[in-house]
Amino acid sequence: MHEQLLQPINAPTAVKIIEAAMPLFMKRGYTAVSISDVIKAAEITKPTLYYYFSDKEELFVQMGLHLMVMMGGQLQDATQGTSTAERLTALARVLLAERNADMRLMRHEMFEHVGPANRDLLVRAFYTHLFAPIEAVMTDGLATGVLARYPAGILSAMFLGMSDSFHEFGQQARLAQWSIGTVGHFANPMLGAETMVDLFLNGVRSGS
Amino acid sequence: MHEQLLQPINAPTAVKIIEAAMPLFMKRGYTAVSISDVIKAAEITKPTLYYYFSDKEELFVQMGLHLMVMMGGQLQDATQGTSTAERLTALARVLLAERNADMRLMRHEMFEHVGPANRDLLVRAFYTHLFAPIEAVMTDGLATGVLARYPAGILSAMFLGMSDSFHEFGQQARLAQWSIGTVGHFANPMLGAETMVDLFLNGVRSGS
DNA sequence: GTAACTTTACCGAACGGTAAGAAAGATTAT
DNA sequence: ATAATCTTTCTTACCGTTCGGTAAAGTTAC
Repeated sequence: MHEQLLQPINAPTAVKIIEAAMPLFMKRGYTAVSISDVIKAAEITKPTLYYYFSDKEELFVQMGLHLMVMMGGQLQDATQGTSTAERLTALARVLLAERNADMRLMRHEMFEHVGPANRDLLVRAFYTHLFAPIEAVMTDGLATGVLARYPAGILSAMFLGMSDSFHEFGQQARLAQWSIGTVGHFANPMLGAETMVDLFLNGVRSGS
Repeated sequence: MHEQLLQPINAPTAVKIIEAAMPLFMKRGYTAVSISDVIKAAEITKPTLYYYFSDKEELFVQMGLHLMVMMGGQLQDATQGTSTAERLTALARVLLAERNADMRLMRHEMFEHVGPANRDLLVRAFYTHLFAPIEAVMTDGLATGVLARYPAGILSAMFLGMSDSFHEFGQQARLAQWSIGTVGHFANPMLGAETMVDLFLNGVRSGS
């Protein structure tokens, strides 16, 4: 049971379960998704799920690890650009991609509904796969003099946080609901990766 | 039942229930909090809760309205500053206050677990009490030439989003868990209201 | 045969919600 | 003044359903 946690899932049925569970957990959260929902989506039966995962929490943790490794690979690719601004834009594009999950919700759920041991696993994965690539770009940006004023760790946290916000406000489905005030009037492109990097680098003060 | 939705809660027991439910819902989310949890925290019994609220969703909605009116009052006060930067810092201080809720989670839960009619109520309250005061400061900042480059609605959404990020990363309890990489090394003050406004206005590019 | 995998059928506990009525103070009738 | 009535507020006891999880018996592939 426990050593299974540390090695990758290879059984095709287990992968099928994880990939069926991912959009559910990421949209509705941990408790709102029942095991029944997952087995319906994965088109299996309950004991099959419990053959591969010891309980609901382990399924969630494995799903989280799967997700972070996936996104981590994309982030790694995004650091290949030549300039810092280019790399940041590529990173932002990955973080804002529609199919990529809301990492803010993931962080909340893993701190709220996952036990200490598994939480530690997820936190480490978050750092290794998501945070570290971003931090590397920031460190390089500071070294080459493009960035300044804050240490790489803080810059990375800010960048990730901003991407969470842009990710949320950029979802059309939700923007449609938002159409009471001014927020509803703007279109998607203004909340894209370029805008985010622009805000990150230059701020919004007049004349910058 | 329905007209009760639009008028304020005045019965002391109902207020007690709402105030007991607020920290629970805001920490664990809608589905993870059971009615039993709420009645234990409020020190009442279940039918008493159902005497004041028709179902779990209405309790959540009333709690959300209560929360937004509270925070809205504080935001309104924060717009009294003289300069735009001062007003923004005061707004940020309200949004980052520890006792104030994670509005990001609130938004997620109200879109995910609340029916259309009640969702509309909450969205309107969000706009009226939280968004509008911020937008007013942005509009003024644009008019006086302090801000530029984006319309007030987008600036407000960006500002709110940034505050969500700072709010999350600024929570000590969670930062303690975060201590694997560089993120764990920085202390609270660097994620305060002043830093947030600095990033918002000036960005992080070298020489700004 | 046997090992890996998947099924039908079921469990106790917790869930959201309710029926029926007791306790309490205010209002009214005598 | 006091007994009876009424409305508001809150309780004990319970409902059907869904929850996460399991025992045990197939089914399939080597």
